Amino acid sequence: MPIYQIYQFMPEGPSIVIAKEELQQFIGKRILTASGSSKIEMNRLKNKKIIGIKTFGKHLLLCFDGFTIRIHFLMFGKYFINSSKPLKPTLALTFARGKELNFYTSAITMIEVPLEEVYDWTADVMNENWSATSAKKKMKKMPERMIVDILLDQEIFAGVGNIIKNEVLYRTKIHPTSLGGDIPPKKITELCKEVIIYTFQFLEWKKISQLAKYWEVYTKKKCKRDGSVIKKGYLGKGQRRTYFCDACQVVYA
DNA sequence: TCCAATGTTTCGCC
DNA sequence: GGGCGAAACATTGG
Repeated sequence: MPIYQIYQFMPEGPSIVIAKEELQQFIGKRILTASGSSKIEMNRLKNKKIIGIKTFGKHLLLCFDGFTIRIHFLMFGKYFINSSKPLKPTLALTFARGKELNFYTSAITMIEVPLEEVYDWTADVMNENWSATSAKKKMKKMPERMIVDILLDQEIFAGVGNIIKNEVLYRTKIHPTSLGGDIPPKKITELCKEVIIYTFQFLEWKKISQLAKYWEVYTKKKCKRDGSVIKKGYLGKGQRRTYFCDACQVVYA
């Protein structure tokens, strides 16, 4: 077992699930001290025992008796287990026997109510309660939205980030400028399926540090299907970086 | 040195 | 008060 464990990652849903798995060793452990730049009430954490760790989309949830700490890694967040770095942690927790857990560049909030009141688990693409039916229902209410914005909507596809968005659209041959309401229901069903398939593949590839190796369109220059130039644009309301092939991805209109 | 990037929240303006 | 967009947060590599 390594003494130091350092984790940096791409903070889309699968990476949060990996974090949860790596942090299992802290379940049942009591916090000795809590500090950091986060505005949460640190005293509240002292002597409290972590009773569980959950995830919702891109949220990592440290559960205590009566409240939960929500950690969001934003764009550059990272966590160090039993190690630290020369930066001010957002949240630093210490435990018995010199164990520690440090979070950097994260948005941290306290949830004071039961999680079921905050989270719609049918929206979390990595949760066992994920429901494509539920996602489709939500999509129907906003047919004018571009599919790129829908996929990044955390109330519909919690956990999906920009990489997953790009890869899933390419794999299902849906052009990113298509509007949700113009895409045929069967194609939407296929898209929902592919989101789950790719997200879990992302998880496995990420675990063996081979995620980028399997990108088919994200940051690519040439379409692997027909050799066309992969275009890059900042699409949708979100204006997020999007890679696509005009030749093989169908514009539904 | 500057810019862009796997993301979200907050603030100010109309 | 809603909608919108800019700014803020902060790190790292190209």
